[in-house]
Amino acid sequence: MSIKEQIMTSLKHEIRNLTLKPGTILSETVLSERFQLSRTPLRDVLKQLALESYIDVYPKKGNLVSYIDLESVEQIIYLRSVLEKEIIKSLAGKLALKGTLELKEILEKQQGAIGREDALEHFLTWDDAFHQTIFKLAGREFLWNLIQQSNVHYERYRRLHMLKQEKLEEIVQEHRYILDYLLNQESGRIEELIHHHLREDINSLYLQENFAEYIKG
Amino acid sequence: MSIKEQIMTSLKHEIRNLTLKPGTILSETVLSERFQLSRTPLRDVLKQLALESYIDVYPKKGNLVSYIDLESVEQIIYLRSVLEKEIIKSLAGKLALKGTLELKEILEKQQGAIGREDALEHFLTWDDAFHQTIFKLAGREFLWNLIQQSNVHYERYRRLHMLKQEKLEEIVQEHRYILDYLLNQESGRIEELIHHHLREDINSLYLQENFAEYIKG
DNA sequence: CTCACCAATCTTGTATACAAGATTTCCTTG
DNA sequence: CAAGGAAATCTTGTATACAAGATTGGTGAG
Repeated sequence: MSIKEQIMTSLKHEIRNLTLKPGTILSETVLSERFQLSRTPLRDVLKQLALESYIDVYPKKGNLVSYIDLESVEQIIYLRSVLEKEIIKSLAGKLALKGTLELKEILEKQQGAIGREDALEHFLTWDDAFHQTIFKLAGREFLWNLIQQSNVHYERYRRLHMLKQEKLEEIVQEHRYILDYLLNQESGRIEELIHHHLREDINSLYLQENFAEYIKG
Repeated sequence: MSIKEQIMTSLKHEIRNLTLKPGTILSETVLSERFQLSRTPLRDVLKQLALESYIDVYPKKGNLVSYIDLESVEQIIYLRSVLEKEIIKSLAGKLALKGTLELKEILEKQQGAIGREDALEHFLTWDDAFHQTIFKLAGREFLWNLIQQSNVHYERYRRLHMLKQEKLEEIVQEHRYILDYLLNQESGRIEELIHHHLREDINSLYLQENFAEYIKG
């Protein structure tokens, strides 16, 4: 992994987990001193961050970590909701043993993450793993990766929403329902389930009230 | 529009319409002479083209116009198929007069493009306009733009497939069916229709046999 | 004190020299 | 003649000086 990729991974991670708060200035010269690298390669990194809307570039003024765009969040949730509904239905009853075991193991690890220190970080990793594995098993990992390129806003939204522990239990339980459906096609309510699972309470005022300074105006 | 944006638009256009054939070398120095601009801003343009997979960058070797990736084509078609099916169903029977007129006008212009000189170019523009308008009317233009950022491969595939005139008539006819459904919800076969409309004959050997030199190996 | 204006100092944008790796060419050697 | 290797010449990658716009601070006039 090249030094540029390391820097990009590092910055992306810090922006996604809100260590770098929306509005933070990412000056090229400051970064070049921090990473002991000239401005040119750093500009490459910033260009990519801008294209994936991690940052907003204001020419001759500066680069700011982007504010969370709730419109983008809603659109991505809709996209995932429609797509995963279809993918899960197409996969139902056709799961091979290997895939089943893979999903069960992820579920256990996700459950195990709850309550431990640094819980949210691990929980979210396994949450992504669950959904990504479903895409993979359906031969649609390409689309998973496509969505990942545009999910900074969703990712940060999700983090702020999952600060309560009871939410985490609910999410794991919904994952269990999805796996059940994949194995037995029992639940007739799979569409509503997936809809609810991804949509969460996007329309609540929770974010606007508690994290207004992170939200795009 | 800045000079950089002009260059990028121009290069994107030439790659999409196959004026710049897959495998063509895009050297920074050659481009900098062609556009009378230094390498630095041109590298910005090439970086973006690379991120949208218009080109492949081989470090210290060169930049090549990417070969058509049929895997990417299939995945994008699946994505659009699933998404547009849902969007069209959600819009059926709820179309306002303004939207109806907009779609009808696009249909006429698309029909009118057939047979005239430079037909394919105009036809495809109105083809995109039809689908984009449907996304827009459903409040999902964000997702249309998202897909557009990853559709170089699909765009070129589509061009090679639409070289026959009878194909064009068929496409317009399918658009008429879609509009009918939006107005009357008559056809019960809307899902298969959209599926067929977008999928075309992706599994045919037409491309592999006639344009093997454009296809990713 | 307040407001206006100018200069100093930020920011990113551009041009260019140089570094380093890959390729090609051509000369040497067997 | 053929094959190997070194050097010239491509390529992109990096560092840095300079350009140009934006902001900020201070200073002087009213």
